[in-house]
Amino acid sequence: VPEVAEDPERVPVTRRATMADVAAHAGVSLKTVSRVVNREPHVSPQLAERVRISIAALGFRRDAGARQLASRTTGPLLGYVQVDAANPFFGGVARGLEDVTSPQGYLVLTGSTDADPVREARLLETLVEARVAGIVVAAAEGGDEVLRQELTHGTAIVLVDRQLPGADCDTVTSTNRSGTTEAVRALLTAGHRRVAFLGGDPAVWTAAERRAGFEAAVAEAGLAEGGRRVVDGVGAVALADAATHELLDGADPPTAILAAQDRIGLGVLEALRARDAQHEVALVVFDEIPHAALLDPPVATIAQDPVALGRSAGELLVARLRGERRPGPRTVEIPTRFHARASAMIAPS
Amino acid sequence: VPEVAEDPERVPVTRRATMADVAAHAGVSLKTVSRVVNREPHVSPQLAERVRISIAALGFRRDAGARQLASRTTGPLLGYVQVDAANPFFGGVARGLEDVTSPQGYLVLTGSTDADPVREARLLETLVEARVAGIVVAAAEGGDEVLRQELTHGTAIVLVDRQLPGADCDTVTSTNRSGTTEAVRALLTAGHRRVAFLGGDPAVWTAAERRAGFEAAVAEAGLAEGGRRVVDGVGAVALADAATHELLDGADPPTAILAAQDRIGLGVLEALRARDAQHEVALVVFDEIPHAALLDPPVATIAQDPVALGRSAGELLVARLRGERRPGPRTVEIPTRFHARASAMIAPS
DNA sequence: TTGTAGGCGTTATCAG
DNA sequence: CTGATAACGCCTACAA
Repeated sequence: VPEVAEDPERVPVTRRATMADVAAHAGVSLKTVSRVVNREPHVSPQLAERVRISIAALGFRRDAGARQLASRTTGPLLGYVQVDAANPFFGGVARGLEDVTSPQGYLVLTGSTDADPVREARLLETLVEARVAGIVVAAAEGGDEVLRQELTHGTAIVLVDRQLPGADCDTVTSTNRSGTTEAVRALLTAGHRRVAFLGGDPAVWTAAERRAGFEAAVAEAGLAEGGRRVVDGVGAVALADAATHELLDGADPPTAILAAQDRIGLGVLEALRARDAQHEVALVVFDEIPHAALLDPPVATIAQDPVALGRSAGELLVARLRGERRPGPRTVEIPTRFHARASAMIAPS
Repeated sequence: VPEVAEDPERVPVTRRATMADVAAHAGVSLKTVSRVVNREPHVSPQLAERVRISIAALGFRRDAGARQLASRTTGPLLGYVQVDAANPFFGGVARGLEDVTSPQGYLVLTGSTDADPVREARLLETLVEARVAGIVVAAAEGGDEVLRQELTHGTAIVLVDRQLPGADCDTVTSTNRSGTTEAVRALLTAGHRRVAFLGGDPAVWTAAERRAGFEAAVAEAGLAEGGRRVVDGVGAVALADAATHELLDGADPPTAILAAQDRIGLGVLEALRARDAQHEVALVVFDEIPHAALLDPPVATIAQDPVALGRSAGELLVARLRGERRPGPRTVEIPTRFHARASAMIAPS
């Protein structure tokens, strides 16, 4: 049973001029105004001009809601559900989405969920009530059930950076797995024999993928069991900081660390600087760290391309809305770029 | 004469269940369904339950457009016009705005203008047509005329990080001027006697304010004319890079540089590193630079608080919508925080 | 080229 | 407690 949305503070709308007002002002029929507003042909220039003057004088603005109601078409609205607008990753996705869809006249309704499934559900509901043409979801956490329900009721949804197993739903992700594998391979090639993986919550799909990519690389290289350390669930700066100290204080400390998120990377960096061990451990971070090359020490990164993710999602969504889509869900992987800042990869002799 | 918006790709809407459908399914009248959906009292529990079951079975979602049309109140929509969703500053503002307004049930319609007045105008028009309750504008460039027009037609608008002289319109900005003055004072106190200001386009209000703040500080300190360098219009990394080289190659090179934007700061940083002069020039950057303390060299910053800006704008907007506002425009200044990373301020002896 | 009638899905008003 | 009916602003059809 679906929840019913909370009622927002409903404010009386300030009276705006309607087509009827414009028609009266210009001394024409309502339909003529409609024709002018919608640039339909078959209006004499004189009438059109009179109407335009009245429109300007009255500050008339067509009501999108009424228009949509009457025409039985979707409005120019798309939805975008994200975890946090202040996070540059999600902002980049938003940007890519707008890049692709705004030339087609779409506007994007955006909301942040803070990774809270309840807020996500509320957001989705409001979006559906607003009769958006389609929704892009870049929220990492639960709420699969709600998504599945909307899907079955015909809402066009594209997922970004998240999977929804078994659903008929287009998906765009980064190459979490292969990108990580590639970076770890580079570390091994550079001579590292003791490599640690610091990951986030393995229940999150992207975290699991990155870890799997790490495992694959160390397995294919036949790295000795003791050379392979995996620490999960340290997806916060303080946790990663502590975990790093523990690793380096222990026996056989790793010579290289792969941090599976930017915040983990920052935590590792802090620990290294605190120990003055910046140049004893190679650090690779998944996720773009701004100005990674200017940091001390420089950090190697596995950079995602959020704008490309957003663009791809937008293209998929628009294609689907146009009915251009072939049946069956499509999955697009946007490649990550591995930036091996040379000095960040050096293995101790 | 206002422009009429482009028509987007209008897609036929997929048929959704209506209240009438639910009423038929549940064997009650339309009005009873309406009562249940809107949590109105005076419905017997049995009927309410039957209706709820039908709602779930049919996947009914109330149509916000029709609702708004009939009720003559604004919907739960707010507009947010920004320059670029991928820019963490604007993302932060969006975040603050959502923080304040979403507990009240509002959703934020967001669009990026890329600092293009035409896109800004189109965006505003679409927002007004969507009958948003109010709009927050954080777009730095022109388009004042369009804003004034919407204002006169009764649209509630709050400006962020931008002024609209003479308009009855609430405004939220950072302390661009006093924040800069404070930082330059600190440089002077640290012993610097030759300080340069690298600024962006002085036609932009924030850029002019920051420059004025610089001028005020050097004037009050009675800094010798030769010790005060101002270079405007270098609001891009490459330009700032070149300007820095030029300053340092000239006679009496500055011992401290104030970069009025993050991109200018990055350009200066690049130049300093290229010359291996990281520790010969103190660098202060207006705008948050991520991990400024971890950079080589560490950079002092005059940090804005975009989330606070957004929050303040949201509060102002909601208050205005509720009619709680006292007459006359209100202007709020959010303080910047000066982070004098110690090692970044040292003056040469 | 112009205008008229009807209906879209919801809420408000007023009867039962 | 429950239910008809008339708006709301606009668009699609169909006349004139």
